[in-house]
Amino acid sequence: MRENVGRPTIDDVAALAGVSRSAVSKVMNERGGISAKTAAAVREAAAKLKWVPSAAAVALRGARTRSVGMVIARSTDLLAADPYFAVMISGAEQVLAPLGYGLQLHLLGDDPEAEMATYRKLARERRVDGFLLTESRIGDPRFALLRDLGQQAVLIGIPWQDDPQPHVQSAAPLRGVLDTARHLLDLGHRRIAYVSGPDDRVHTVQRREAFVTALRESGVTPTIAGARRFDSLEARTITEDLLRMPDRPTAIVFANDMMALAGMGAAQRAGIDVPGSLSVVGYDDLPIGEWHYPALTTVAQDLAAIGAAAAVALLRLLGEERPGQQPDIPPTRLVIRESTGTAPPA
Amino acid sequence: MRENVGRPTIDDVAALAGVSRSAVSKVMNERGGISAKTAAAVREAAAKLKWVPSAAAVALRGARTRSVGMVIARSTDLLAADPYFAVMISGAEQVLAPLGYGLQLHLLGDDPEAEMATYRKLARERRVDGFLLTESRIGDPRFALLRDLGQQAVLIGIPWQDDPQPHVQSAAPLRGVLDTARHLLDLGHRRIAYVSGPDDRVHTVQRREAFVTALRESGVTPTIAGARRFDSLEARTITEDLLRMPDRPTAIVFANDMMALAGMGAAQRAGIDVPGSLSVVGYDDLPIGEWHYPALTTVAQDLAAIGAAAAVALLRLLGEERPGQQPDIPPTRLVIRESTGTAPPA
DNA sequence: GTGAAAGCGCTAACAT
DNA sequence: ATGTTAGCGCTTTCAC
Repeated sequence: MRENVGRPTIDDVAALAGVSRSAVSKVMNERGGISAKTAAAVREAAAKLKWVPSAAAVALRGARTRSVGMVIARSTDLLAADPYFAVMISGAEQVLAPLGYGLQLHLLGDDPEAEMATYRKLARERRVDGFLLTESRIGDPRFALLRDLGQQAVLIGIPWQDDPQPHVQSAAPLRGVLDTARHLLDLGHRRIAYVSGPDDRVHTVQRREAFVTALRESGVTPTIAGARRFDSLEARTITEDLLRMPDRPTAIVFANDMMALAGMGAAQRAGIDVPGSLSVVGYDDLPIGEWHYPALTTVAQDLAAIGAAAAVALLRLLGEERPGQQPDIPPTRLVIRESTGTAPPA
Repeated sequence: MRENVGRPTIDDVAALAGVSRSAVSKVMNERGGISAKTAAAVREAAAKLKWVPSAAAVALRGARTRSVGMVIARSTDLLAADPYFAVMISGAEQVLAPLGYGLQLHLLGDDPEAEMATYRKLARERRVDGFLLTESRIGDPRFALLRDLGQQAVLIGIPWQDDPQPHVQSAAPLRGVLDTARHLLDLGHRRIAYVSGPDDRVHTVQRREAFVTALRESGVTPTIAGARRFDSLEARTITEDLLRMPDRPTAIVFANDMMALAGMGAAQRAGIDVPGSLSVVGYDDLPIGEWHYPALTTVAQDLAAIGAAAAVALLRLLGEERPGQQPDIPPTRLVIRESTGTAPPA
């Protein structure tokens, strides 16, 4: 019962305005049926008292917490490596905050059990109205769980196997990789390697397949190397292996920028010139890529727009009337910088 | 009134266990005074129904939301550049989650007004029990605001002007920069530049002063360049300017890794060899620094430990009895890698 | 157009 | 040791 000092309740406002509780409630929730004069008095009283409805009381009464949950299960080092989420979240925030919604964030280690338990707990405690889901997985268990829990959720990405899970994604999710293939081909590369991320991610598989297909149409078969994690150490090891091959690739495409940068570092350390002897492409367009020397050619996706779009979609599901326009998410696009160049003469 | 289907209340549990509401409450909150037999029955009933107390009801009743707030006011591009916060948050989460606490995160743009408004709103709505504060600022307005609002808060960093604001910090916050000065001196560097962050941060000023003092003791006066923001573009521009000086520095120390990497890129692009002709030092020890070529010499601080310590301290303030030991935060430490080397002959 | 009254699910003081 | 009861602050019928 700490600090209840000074905190006004709806009754204080009603008293000050000389009206009843329900009048205050109606005014503040814009439910009409109140004379302009009374409404003005109420608003003035509320402002004077700096009264804001208690979230707990509202939630208890109406089963709406105005809070959405997001649980991210990634090891700390992967989190440290990649500013991916922060941008997405800040995009979502732009939509949530104006409507009075908050974001309950849980950053777990890479522990599927704990992850599921967290969803369950948040739902059972009724701490949130719905969830934002990221990193669509093959055989994703979250959709079923959340349906079970009666929770609304919007996935950022492509649901596995056409699951009806509501989701948002870029207007042209594969354009970036397709353009990458084209770009490399145009530069004369024929021995191309693709270092893909963990195979349990839907986008990993889709991008790799799109890339392979695109090359195959030009009669080129890329070397595929799969990392078990989105991991810089693995990127380095794989790159070293690739560069030791007899017919080593003249271009390597990585699943994300961090891996690309690690791979590029490995190549440079081995005395291989980028892009002179080896071209490197990333994915995500992290700011660091632009400042690196040589600057990284990569695929950009508008993470803030994706986060915002997901928030809007979720708010719609939650019955919010003014979540704003469902924003367009720009296509992914290849950003050509310095790390790709003409294939070295055979 | 959505989805109330299936959600059991405390009364359902009481009924199933054949006891009263209060008995259930006492058992679940371990408040004693209940026979072992009854307690067992209650627990079983709760488990069977998968009952978890409604957060809203608990909050309304007891004024404890079991939720802590964190508001971060940074522009999106700075967020994108720097995985700093994610690690700190995941450290805090390790402490919060086991005690049933959640984290309400707000990622705002760099807008002081909006930032203050967010604190106010969160406090007035009673959405959180307290706050975690980051990035201690000169003349920090948050301490007063939160005291005004009757909110508990723990600052991560050093409060401005010995404000009594509760805070946590590394065991030896300046050891890293001191060791950096020593390291550079040992390598024979005498023309040293220090690219500092925005001057409104307490740590920026402290680190710079510690660095300058340490060098001065050896009769060396560093060139100071101040960036207005923690910004890669500025880092690059400043580096270019520095390298154009008649007696250009042989070593540059940056306020953080992202700036250091950007600066190193600028130097390399200008054809300057690192570390042959220029040594570079960062701060933070982001993973990328390790994979970069040359790998970045930098100061490491254990962000996860800092986040965890802050969470423990806050939980203490909130009267939690078992927030765990107040963890030690390891000293900051210099990690010497490839980007620093012997000063080139004069 | 406005007010009175009934809870939402829980905890804690008070009875028994 | 256990049960009864009175709210926490709000929204929402339902009377007036």
